[in-house]
Amino acid sequence: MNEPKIKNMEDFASVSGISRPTVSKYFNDPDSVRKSTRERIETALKQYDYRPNIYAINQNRRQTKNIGLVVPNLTDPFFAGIARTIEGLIVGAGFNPLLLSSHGGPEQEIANLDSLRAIKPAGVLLAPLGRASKNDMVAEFAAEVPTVLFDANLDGIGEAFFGSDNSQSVGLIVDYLCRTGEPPAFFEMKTPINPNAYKRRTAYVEAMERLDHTPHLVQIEGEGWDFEAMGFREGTRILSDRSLPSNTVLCSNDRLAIGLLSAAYECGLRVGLGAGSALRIAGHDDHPFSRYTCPSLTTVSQDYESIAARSVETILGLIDSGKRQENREVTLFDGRLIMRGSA
Amino acid sequence: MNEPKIKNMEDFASVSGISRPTVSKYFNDPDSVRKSTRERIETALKQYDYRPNIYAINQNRRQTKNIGLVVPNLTDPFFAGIARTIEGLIVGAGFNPLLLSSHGGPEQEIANLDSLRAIKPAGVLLAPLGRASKNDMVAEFAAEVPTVLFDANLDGIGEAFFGSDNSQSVGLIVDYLCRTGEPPAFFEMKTPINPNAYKRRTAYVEAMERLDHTPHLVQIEGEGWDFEAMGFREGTRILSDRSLPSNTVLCSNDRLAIGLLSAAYECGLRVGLGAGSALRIAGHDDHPFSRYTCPSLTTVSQDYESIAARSVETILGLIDSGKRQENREVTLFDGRLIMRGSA
DNA sequence: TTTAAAACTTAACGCGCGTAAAAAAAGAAT
DNA sequence: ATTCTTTTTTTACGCGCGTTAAGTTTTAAA
Repeated sequence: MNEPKIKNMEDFASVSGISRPTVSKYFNDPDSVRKSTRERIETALKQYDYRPNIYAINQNRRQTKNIGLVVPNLTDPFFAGIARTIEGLIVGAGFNPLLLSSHGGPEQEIANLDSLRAIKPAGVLLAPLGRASKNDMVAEFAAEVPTVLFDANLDGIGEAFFGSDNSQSVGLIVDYLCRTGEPPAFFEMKTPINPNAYKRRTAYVEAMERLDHTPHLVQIEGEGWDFEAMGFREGTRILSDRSLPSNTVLCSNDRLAIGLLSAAYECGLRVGLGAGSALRIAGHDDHPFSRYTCPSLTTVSQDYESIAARSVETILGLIDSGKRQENREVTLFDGRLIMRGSA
Repeated sequence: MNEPKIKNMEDFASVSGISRPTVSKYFNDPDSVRKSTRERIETALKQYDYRPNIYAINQNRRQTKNIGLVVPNLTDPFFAGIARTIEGLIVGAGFNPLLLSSHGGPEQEIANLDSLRAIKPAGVLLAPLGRASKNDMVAEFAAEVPTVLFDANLDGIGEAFFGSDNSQSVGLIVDYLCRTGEPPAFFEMKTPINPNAYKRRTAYVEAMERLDHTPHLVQIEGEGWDFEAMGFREGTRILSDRSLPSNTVLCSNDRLAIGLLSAAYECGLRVGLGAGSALRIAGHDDHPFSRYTCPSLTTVSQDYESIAARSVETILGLIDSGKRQENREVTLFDGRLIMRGSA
């Protein structure tokens, strides 16, 4: 074929028989040109499969179509899952998601925000590390770029926050555990990374007191994101110590519970709510694997679909309006009790 | 302060007292300018924190500094882990990784390659879906952009492939299982997504025959990536059927094993290599969670650090030389036996 | 000190596209 | 057919930087 090589919009415009400014208009919004024009362009498009140079576009547009998506740790399937959901919503809205993981480290989180600055995103969805975040640097970023937080809240940073109502969800499972057996002790990290962990601790204490039970916090040592390892190590210690104040343990999150479950197994303790069981263990988050632990893990699921949907809606609204939120919105979604074998 | 606002390299060049072409040279390679010049630029850099517009850079450079990284499924912690390792190596080499997940679907895989085309990456690292991949479209992409495959091989596509030697790794664990108890049956999907699964099946049969045992394939129905669910569902069926040809089961991958382990637990079967156990279960991959199953899972770990390192090395070499590989390299790395409680 | 090499400055072009203004053409309404 | 409105064309500039060529200065070597 003697089809000319299409190197740029100029070339494409000439083979399509439409002027370049109109072609440009088409690519920015196909509906902004007359139907007959649109059809001629699309016919040419099939024949030559030209696509505009994204770098030239972004250099000249006031706003890019990029939306940054930063999660604390992609190796945690919980975040991988929510990231996937959010990505889908962003693509559906005609934007381009850029997924970055902070790998559990505040330096990486800042580095991620820095890379995002370089691509001049129209908006950013950020699930911050929490306590470990360098909050002032995050705040600085959020002042430059429209930013919506999800999963973990940082006071006053970003245009909005969407997350789970830990008070409700923890209250729910504490209530359930108390109704079905001994009141639970609370198994958690002494110095958690995540602000949600603190909220859950408080929620546990309040729920126990509301039910006239004495709260028992089992606080374990350990840093970082290797929750299963910490749950296992400290769980083994505590179980062999027989220092647990209750035969029921509510873990601050499922990953700690998975570690504890493993520890209990190795200690020869039968876990479950049945008669022959020595221990009940519950978690929080409905981690993708909690369905397949032995026994399967009773837990609370977060409404991450709503969190994802509202976060995306909000950032799209901000981008669309070009304004900043007049007052910061904080919306918390309820958790759902997932009753399984472990408690 | 009456510091002028720096909008572009021109402005920055003037405040730093260096000409723009030299500043440009500096940003492309700080070592390409004289030390005194470098210092003057870096001094100005601290004061004004200017950064070159990445879109303008990429529009004009012959090659971008982007390297695409496509994995089949980020919700699988195995791939999340290897992606993280690869990302680190890419950043370390001064390139910019772009992580995309195909979410288990061939359409998404093609869509990912299409998005990558738009950003004109210098090279791409691709862990293809395998059987489900639209191979001709992947091949077409690899012909346009230097591409290295890892994890799963597609014959003849890409400049090189790095993965595991399934024959070695499966041979290893079959040998171990035969030495320590009954020869294993092989638990797998009837029509696996991944080419590795076929290699493992063959490797199992060969290893069994080498040891003068009759191979038994237990092939389960099921589509998609929800391996745990399939392992659990079909495992439950098979265990209650008592149709297993051996008390030892080698699973094609850890995620199937996790499902099967869960099924065995719910059937009240004790899993392990000790006396009181009814069943031995082993896996393959050393999935991050296999350490915490109950009992912990005996498996084979893939040398994913070597796979990551060699893949990155190779793509960087290709980018650096600007050439294509004269003959396609295929390198397989050995697995390591991980003896745990389940077998 | 001379000399050559290395690094720099100046000037200018091009990359591919967004976008604006004025003129022309096409379509719709009378 | 005329008029008005909408859309397209023509022309032109600008975005921020890579890059080249020619001339100038600095540095290192002889």
